Amino acid sequence: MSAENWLEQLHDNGYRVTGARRAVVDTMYGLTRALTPTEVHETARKKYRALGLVTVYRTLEKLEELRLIQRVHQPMGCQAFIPAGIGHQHLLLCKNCGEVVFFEGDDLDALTTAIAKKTGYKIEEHWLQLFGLCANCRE
Amino acid sequence: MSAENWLEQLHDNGYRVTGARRAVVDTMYGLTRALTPTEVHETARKKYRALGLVTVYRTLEKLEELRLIQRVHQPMGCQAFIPAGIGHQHLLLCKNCGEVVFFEGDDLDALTTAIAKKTGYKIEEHWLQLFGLCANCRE
DNA sequence: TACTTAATGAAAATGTTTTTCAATAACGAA
DNA sequence: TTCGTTATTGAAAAACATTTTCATTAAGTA
Ligand SMILES: [Mn+2]
Ligand SMILES: [Mn+2]
Ligand SMILES: [Zn+2]
Ligand SMILES: [Zn+2]
Repeated sequence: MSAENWLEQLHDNGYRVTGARRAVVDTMYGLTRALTPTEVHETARKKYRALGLVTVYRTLEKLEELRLIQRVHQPMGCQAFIPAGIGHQHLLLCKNCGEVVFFEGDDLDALTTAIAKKTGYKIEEHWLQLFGLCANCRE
Repeated sequence: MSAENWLEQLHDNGYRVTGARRAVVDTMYGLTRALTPTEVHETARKKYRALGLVTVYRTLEKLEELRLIQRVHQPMGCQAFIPAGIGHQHLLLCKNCGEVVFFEGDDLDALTTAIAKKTGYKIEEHWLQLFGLCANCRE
């Protein structure tokens, strides 16, 4: 997996590989901290000066559609994106520096079964997110 | 607990009880489905015609500050509000009709301990949200 | 190389939230 | 009850965020 592979995936899905898209992909690939569209624009413009914010929105949209990136929900806002986890994973975020770590292995079956029985709902999905301080930030 | 009690809490915290705030409180109190500021405005205006959207924003801000309402995060957007749960609770949402149910009793201690050890994070909070279909909406 | 057309950036449009401000009304003090 | 202070209000403007429009450009293919 590499930034080049993301571009291939764009290409394989009928999208053209342009300078603008390269800059956005290079910016997003490998990120461990979520960036908003504006932040992506600021960063990617260092690599491709003419880049328009509109193109950032359009490219993020396509990367999300291909499940290469995903939106991150936080108390402060829900517009930021990071590279997507593979399969069913959840996020752990550092409240101080914003670093994002994926984890898996949660087992919520017992819980969802119990809640389903109690409420009469058919439970289909869950969102689980942990917040804390990373090793660096917990002084 | 009643809408009147919410108004008392506003008053007890130094805020004045006005017609506009009554309309917003009456709209929010007892809701089982999250409403956006615009939806609150539309609904509350039936009770208080002159109500401005700005006042809705300002009142929701205060109700959130007093922890009488809380923001609901959903795939489609994160601007809607419902009456807040009491203490540590989580949400179960119907994907079809939007009905919201609180639940508690999740025990994530084993999980958070394991993740903390693995990642080196000090975990302080968690968000857990379930999505599904309510008894009415599952055909 | 040439052609087709997806992709682009600028500008305008749309939508949402915040700020400003003069008028109003809540409410404690008298 | 009346009065005075001042928090609250709605309208309008401003600030932001996102989407649409459109003429121009350039990616990919033949
Ligand atoms: Mn899970
Ligand atoms: Mn919990
Ligand atoms: Zn950190
Ligand atoms: Zn339902």
